[in-house]
Formats: sequence, structure tokens, C-alpha cells
Amino acid sequence: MNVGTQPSQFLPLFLARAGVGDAARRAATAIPARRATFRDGEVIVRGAKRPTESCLLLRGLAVRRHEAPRGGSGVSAICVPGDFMDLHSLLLETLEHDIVSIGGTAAEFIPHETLVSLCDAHRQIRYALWAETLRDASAHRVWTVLAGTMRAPERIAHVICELEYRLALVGLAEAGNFAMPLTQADMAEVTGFTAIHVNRALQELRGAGLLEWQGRTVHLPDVDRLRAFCGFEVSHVARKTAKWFTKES
Amino acid sequence: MNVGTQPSQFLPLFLARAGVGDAARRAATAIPARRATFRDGEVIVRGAKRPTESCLLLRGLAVRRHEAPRGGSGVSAICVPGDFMDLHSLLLETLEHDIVSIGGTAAEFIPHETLVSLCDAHRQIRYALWAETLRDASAHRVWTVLAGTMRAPERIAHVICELEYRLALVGLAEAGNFAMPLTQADMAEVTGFTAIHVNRALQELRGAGLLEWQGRTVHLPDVDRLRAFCGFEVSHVARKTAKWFTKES
DNA sequence: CGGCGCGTTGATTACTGTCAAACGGTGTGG
DNA sequence: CCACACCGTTTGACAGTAATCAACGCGCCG
Repeated sequence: MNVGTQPSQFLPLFLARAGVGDAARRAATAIPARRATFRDGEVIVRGAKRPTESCLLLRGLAVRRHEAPRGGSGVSAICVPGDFMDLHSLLLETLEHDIVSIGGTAAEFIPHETLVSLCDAHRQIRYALWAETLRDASAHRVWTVLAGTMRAPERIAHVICELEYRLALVGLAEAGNFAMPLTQADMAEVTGFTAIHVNRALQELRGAGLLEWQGRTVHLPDVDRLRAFCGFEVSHVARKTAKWFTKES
Repeated sequence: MNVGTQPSQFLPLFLARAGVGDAARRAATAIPARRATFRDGEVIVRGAKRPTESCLLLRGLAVRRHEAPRGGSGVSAICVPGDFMDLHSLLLETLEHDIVSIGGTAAEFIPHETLVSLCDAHRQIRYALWAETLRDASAHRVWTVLAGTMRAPERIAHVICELEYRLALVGLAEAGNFAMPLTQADMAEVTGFTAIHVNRALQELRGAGLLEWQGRTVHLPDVDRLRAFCGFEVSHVARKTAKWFTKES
């Protein structure tokens, strides 16, 4: 549902986090952005269609949903608030997946031509956006390996650890507690297991006292123990950006 | 083994394929590149160490090898000649994986500062390189989903289809025949199965007349049938680049 | 009340890993 | 030349993990 156009709030925040300097950031303060909200399961960006805007997630969770070759579907990533979800559509003609809302979400859409102008005009901005897409790619590589090497309880625990970590970064998780819009069926799509198997793996995790997940809330009694259980390392998720491009163009 | 420094051959080729115009391409003709060859299993780029160059694969195959959390290892991508293997090290401080030679390989290394100068000076070049990293990311997403949803025979067949397709693009596969430096154990690392299971899946594929793989050579009697078997679609691998950035800066 | 989404359970089957061993080719040293 | 070791491949038997099929319970909402 479209809820109007207003100056982008998240783009300046995003650039600030990326270490972009004041001058370039001032140029990004008055960027008009279309805002929209989405209900559970609604498609935020459809892969089949060439988009003319890129979107930032403001609230809620979203997944990158792919059609799998033999007819099923799979998820290649989870997006949290603050993520620039389809920056790649700026340069690639086709998208291989949909971006789908999990629970209620809000997103803002910035026209490609605006982003291109910013990139052309500001060296720091273009490298910051490029670096963001590289961080995404790095996360994808890690997921590929995890999907190949971990069994259900560890894999699920790892997804939860990753969510907790990334949500905490943007103030949406505290003391191991966070809202969990994903259902067990969603978790199955993310991890590639069946919903039934996810259910049984979760019972194992609960039984071991590693996590509580009831309704739409997750509580991790001992984050460190859960991280040890599944081999989660912050360094796998948090990739630092090189600092050579801080010079303004 | 270091085999000297000479003007980069592949960078101009690479830019030409990316649709970069003559003016920008001329600037990239005299780029000095260090050349080196590697034996089977040698590390071409070590993730732990911050590199000061980015490398292109000239000959042979290489894999992105990760340490898996519980001690094993996994592979997140296969690189073929012509691939810019660690362009991401240009902007990210840390790399989460090694790039490892499979069989004998040759690579050329271009200093980061040279690449940065080219990117700063030429709009087309910076967008072409950015797009290349986005294509990588797209391939990673597809692999994540495949790793989660396919069983061994299909998954292995898919990797082989992808290799055949990408090698054919650079003239290294013809009529379904190509050199295969990967061993069955390597294929196990790539797909996340055990070598024994890979062996059995291959017997199944051979029995169905879908592929022949003996020694270091693969022959696909009927590429279309193999593609149908594993759901391989060219569109999953070949992502087109948007054409808006053809304008020179 | 009845339907639906979500979580749960049990029984059964299919897929994959593990352990142990053997085979064939290749290169090396005696 | 042969013995030997090594690597990649192959085989068999068995154990563990996950998918499938078929229900059932529970809460929410029309």
C-alpha cells in the first residue's frame, strides 16, 4: 500500500553508517522517496519486472524468494530494517528472485536515476553503495557453505544467531529477545528443510535450553552458548569496509 | 610461481565484453599486471591477509574455499578463466575465504591502486566492475537455493551444466566436451556431499546416459537432456547488465 | 460454529554419512 | 624389472538424518 512520498530518512542514515563524509551526505538529505507498506506474503519487488527504483527496508523482515528448478521455492537471504534490498537492480537488467514481505513491512523506494546522479557526483557514495552490495555477496557465500555443511539444528540455530546479531545492530533485539515474524514454514524455506523437520529440530533446541520461540517472539537465554553450538562467528557476518575511499571526489 | 610482469591482457578483454567504450578501454591497455602460475591445491589468494591486488584467472579452474564452522570446509563458487576473482577485496577489508587452484592455473594480479585510478577516471569502467561483482552475487544466491533444494544427482548435474556453459562462453568447451580438473572429492566439497556419495550419484548419471566423466575429461552426450534433468536454465547464470551507463564520464 | 493458519505427532520411506576395504594407475626407489 | 606407496575411484554394510504421508490440536476470526 502506497503511503506517499517524502524525503528519504534511511539513505542519510545508511551513508552515515558507511562512513560517507558530511558534504556528500548533505547532498543525500533531500532525496524524495516513495513509501509503501506491505502485508505478510506480499511481493515488495518482483524479479520478473525490471524495476526503476531501489528499495530500503524500513520496518519488518523480508526474504529473497527464488523459484527452485524442480518447482519448489527457496530463500537466499533475509533482509532486516536498514538493508538496501535491491541495489543490484541498478546495474543488472534482470533480477532472479522476488523480495517478499514477512509479516507487515514498510519500505521506501528511491528512483534509479536519483541514485545514479548521486553516484556520479559523489565518489564516497558510489563506493559506499558498491561496498554494500559486496557485503551482501559475502553473506551469500557464507550461506552457500552453511547450507551444504550443517544439519538442521545447527543450521536453524545459525539463522537465529544471525538474525539476533543483525537486529541488535539496528536496535531491534536486546538481551537475546526479538520479534520473529518468520513462521516455522518460513524457516523451512530459508534453510531448505521441511517444516516438519524444522519443528523437530526446534524441539531439540528447546530441549537443550538453547532457545525459546513462542508465537512471534524469540528469547535466547544464553546467546554465547547458542553461538558456540552452531559455530556462529560475528566475523562471518560483519565485513569491514576498506577506508581508502574516504577522500571526497 | 611468479612469472613476471607484463601488460594485462585480460583486463581489456574483460572491459570489451562488458561493453566499455573505446576511450575508457584505451586507458586500460597498458596496465601492468603481475603474472603467476599455481599448482593443484595452491592458494592463489589467502583470505586472512588483506590483499593489495585483485586477480584475474587466466587458465585453469579455481574455487572459493571456506572453513565451515564445525571444522570442515566448503566451496562457495567455481572460477573459470576470465573471471575477476577477488574484485571484492578492493572495497572490503577482509575476505572470508581462500581462492585455491584446482589443477594447474595461471592468474594475473592488478594493483588495487591501479584499479581505483581507473574507476575514478572512467565512469564506464567503475560501473562495469561493479556490475561484475553483482553478477557474482547473483550466482551466489542461486547456489544458496540449489544447495538447499536439490538432491545429489541433480545438484552435481547442475554444477556440470554450469561449468559446461561458462567454459563454452570462453571457448573452453565444445560439443559438450571439456577438461575437468576437479576430482570427485572436489565435487564433494563444492556440493556439500561426501566423496562416496558423489561417486554413487555419478554412477547413476552415467547409467542414465547423461554424462561421461573419465579421468580429467567430461563428455555430455546430450546437453539438453542433462539440463532438463537438473533444471538448469541459462537465464539463471547469465545476467544481463543494464545499458544506461554506456555514456562516458 | 466452522474454516484456516500454524504447530505438533507418529509411522514409514528415502536419502546421505560413516566405516572399512579394495582396485587401478602412476611415479619412485631398489 | 619389480616392490612399494600414493592418489583417485569404487564397493559393501550399516547408521543417522531428513522427506513423505496422514493425522490431530489449538487459537483466531468471520
